[in-house]
Amino acid sequence: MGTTKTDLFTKEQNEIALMMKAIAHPARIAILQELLKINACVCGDLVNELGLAQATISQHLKELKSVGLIQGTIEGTSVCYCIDPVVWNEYRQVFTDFFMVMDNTNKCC
Amino acid sequence: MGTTKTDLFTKEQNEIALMMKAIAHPARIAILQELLKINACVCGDLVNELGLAQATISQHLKELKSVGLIQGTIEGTSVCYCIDPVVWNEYRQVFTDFFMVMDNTNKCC
DNA sequence: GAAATCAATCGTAATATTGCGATTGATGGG
DNA sequence: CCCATCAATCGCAATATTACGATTGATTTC
Repeated sequence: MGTTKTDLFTKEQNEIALMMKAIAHPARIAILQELLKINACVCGDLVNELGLAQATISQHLKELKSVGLIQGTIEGTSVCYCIDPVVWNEYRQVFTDFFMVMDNTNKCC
Repeated sequence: MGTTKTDLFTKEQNEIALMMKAIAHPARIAILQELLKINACVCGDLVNELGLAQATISQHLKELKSVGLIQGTIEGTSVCYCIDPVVWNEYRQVFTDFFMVMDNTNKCC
């Protein structure tokens, strides 16, 4: 118990869920927005910006990196993070498709 | 510990996170897709369709209802669930805005 | 009214997530 | 080489999520 029963659902359903989950945290949204704004970032800046501990932010960055949304390259002592535009656009497409299905005229109850 | 520190983030960031979280589960995605497809549904059908226990599906329906994405009206012994098109379109707009910010030409690292 | 049916709720167990202090590993400057 | 700095990782605690059996409450049917 306690684990999501992924075998009951389609590959697409599981993938969309994972994509949503990757972004479904205010800290990760803040990180993404920050990266979008200044178009490049080192982790230290994010620690100062967000107010969370360094270990916590590093963990959120790891999650975003694991789904490919961001990438980090070592830049001297610090690490430069930025959004991967290809993956970002894939996400946009998937989300757009998901919400586009709606035929909003019919409302049965 | 263990709790998300919502006070560190903007109202918008927390709201987007909650919206994503509401959908970030394959069962809830399956429910939404099913509701979109047949445009109306009773809970029993979903139990047969998804393979999860009745209590579990009822719980997922409750979560979707709590964010306003679906609404249920009592129809005899069963309950008729359907998507609220207004909230659905709000979600679409928020998600579209979130992903639209990208200026995908620049990639720093 | 009794039995049947459907969905919500309760209680509980298992697992996942969030957050942080402390440590580690790598790099640059002196 | 030694020290400072930055980010990743480890280990832990607190909380949240997921799932289900059992029960409850409402409604329909007989």
